[in-house]
Amino acid sequence: MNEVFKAIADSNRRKILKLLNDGELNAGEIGQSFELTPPTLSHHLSILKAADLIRQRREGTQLIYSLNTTVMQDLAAAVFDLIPAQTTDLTTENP
Amino acid sequence: MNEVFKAIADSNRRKILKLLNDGELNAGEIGQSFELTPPTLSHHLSILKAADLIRQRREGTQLIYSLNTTVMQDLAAAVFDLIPAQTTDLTTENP
DNA sequence: CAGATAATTAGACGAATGTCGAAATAACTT
DNA sequence: AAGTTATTTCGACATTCGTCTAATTATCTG
Repeated sequence: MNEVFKAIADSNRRKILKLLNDGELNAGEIGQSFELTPPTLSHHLSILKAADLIRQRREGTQLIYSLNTTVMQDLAAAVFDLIPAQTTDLTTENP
Repeated sequence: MNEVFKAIADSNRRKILKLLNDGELNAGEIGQSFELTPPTLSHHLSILKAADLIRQRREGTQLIYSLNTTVMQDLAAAVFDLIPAQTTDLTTENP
């Protein structure tokens, strides 16, 4: 889990996650939203991948990235764990 | 918000937040849960404070720390923002 | 005021991070 | 096989980070 928190500590990486919210994208498409060189983008993607926040698959010459929603949910749970119980009142029905 | 994500990237700092979940504590009390020198602890506290995740008040010779639940909730919201809508199904009634 | 206790600030240091340019890989196309 | 396109890996570099020891500040008490 520590790796996940480190991964989302960078705003570029959080932006990548948000982009993937709307569906999978290849590396080049992701890069169009940033002013970073391809190596830097690739580095960020590899950190997100190492944290298992995203998945990668190849399609011909391009690598296509998508969110790993399972780990995203684990992250949400871990964040809630940081917050006092009464405070976290998103579900209006807690016994 | 970036400062908040940086702040929770460190596991010692997340542990501090969890400790404060159960109520306010002074610096010394927090320190008892760690094997860190007082200066290091103080440093982590100052980062949490700069991110406005915790509040500090003095009582005599000791400094007492408590959670700032407002920012904790902002954090939770920001994390949800990273996650696809359907995935985040904690509240079973979303219009 | 002098001493004790609680905690911080200052300064140093190695490790980790974000970025880049250059070189390498992978897969397709001709 | 050679060229093109997509993306990564390598190596370098400045900056930030987490930690420590030493020194300082703040508050109380005899």
